[in-house]
Amino acid sequence: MGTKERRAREKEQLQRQILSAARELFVNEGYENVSMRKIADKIEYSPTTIYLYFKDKADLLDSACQETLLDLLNTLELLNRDKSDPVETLRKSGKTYVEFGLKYPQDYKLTFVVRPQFQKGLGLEEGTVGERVFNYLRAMVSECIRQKAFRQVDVDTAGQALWSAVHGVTLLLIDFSDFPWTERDKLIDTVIQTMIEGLKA
Amino acid sequence: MGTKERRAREKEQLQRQILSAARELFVNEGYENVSMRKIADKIEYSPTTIYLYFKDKADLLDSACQETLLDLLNTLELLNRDKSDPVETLRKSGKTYVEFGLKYPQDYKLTFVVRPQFQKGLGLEEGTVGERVFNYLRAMVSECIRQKAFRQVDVDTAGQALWSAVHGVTLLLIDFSDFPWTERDKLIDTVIQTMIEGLKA
DNA sequence: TGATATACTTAACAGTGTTAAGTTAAATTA
DNA sequence: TAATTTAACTTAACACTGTTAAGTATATCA
Repeated sequence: MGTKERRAREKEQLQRQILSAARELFVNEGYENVSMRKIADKIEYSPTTIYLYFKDKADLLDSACQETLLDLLNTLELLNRDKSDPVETLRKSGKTYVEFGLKYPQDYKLTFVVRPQFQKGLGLEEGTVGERVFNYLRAMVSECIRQKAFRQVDVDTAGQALWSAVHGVTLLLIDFSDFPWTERDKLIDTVIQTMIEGLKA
Repeated sequence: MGTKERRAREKEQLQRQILSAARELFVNEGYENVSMRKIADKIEYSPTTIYLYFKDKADLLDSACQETLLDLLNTLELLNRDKSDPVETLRKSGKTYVEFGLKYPQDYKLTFVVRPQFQKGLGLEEGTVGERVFNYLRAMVSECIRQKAFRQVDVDTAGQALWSAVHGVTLLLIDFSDFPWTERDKLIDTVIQTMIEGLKA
């Protein structure tokens, strides 16, 4: 009787295998330069098999980005947050966010730049991983205001502004890697620290 | 004797015609969705003719981005700068920068996100338009520090941090256009104002 | 064992960027 | 003016792309 379950398990495994191959190729060669045939070659199946597991190439990208967002969320939640110093926690989170983006630059661009282009409604809606990441940020800003470390600004606006700043520095460092930036960590710290200073009471 | 010059003029005109058609298509349909054949159709020449005027599709993109950067530089230089209030000038410039990006979102992404992917060394080197745009920013920050409106921060770091912030908010608003942002102008102003506050003495 | 459903593949379509070779017309030279 | 060279442009083709319809085995079930 277990045969049915075995088959289901095997299907799931193949789906994971496809996704993992696709993600690796996307990351190493860029979404545009990866063809369905390349992915198929890697997993040693025919190209059309992929369509039995994923709707199309964009769906494959979408699933890969989901994974990236989960990774990012995990990384952020691993931080030991000091309840008594929410500003420091926020600073550390910002730093971790940027470092995540720089450690997996292709993943980051796939998730935050390439994907929105291919699928207008990105995963920031209710229940998505993207929403959870954003809520994480919101909660921290909220705590800073509650403890009166920040002045009485609108939580959403402040959160979005902070996100803008870290997103911006991450992308600039990724995209213009040969630009004569000042020392990388100094720039990142300055961006985060300046935003925090600007929000302080 | 003028025939030679006439021919040269005609060539130049066709080159401009190709570029203008390409840019319009890039902007309206996205770089990836524009084929050489589509451009050729628009100008009523065969696709291969384009290759007599541009090396390849990336070269076409590159030329289009050059134009965008020039536009941006012009827009910035049209601002009437109040020498006695460099901070206000900086604020206005930031706002203008973001608004330019939002007015021509495809151009902006083409120039600052897509292009670097296709041509690693973007036009920020000496003599390029990109460098001039960045110098513009540098000069303003420098003036703020000189007049002691900003504290004694490193000019380059501060400039790059400011650029990060405006770049970030521009891209987020472009890419996640259906995200429930707080009022658009409020967000933009907050990003710029917060950075400026954070840099103040 | 024979029917059915599942998993996968083959072949094809319409499109892509790009190049080599071919064509036509204009400019130059004799 | 006639022959030759040069310039501008096109045709045809190559090797790719994402995707689909139809076909083929193989394993499961009655």
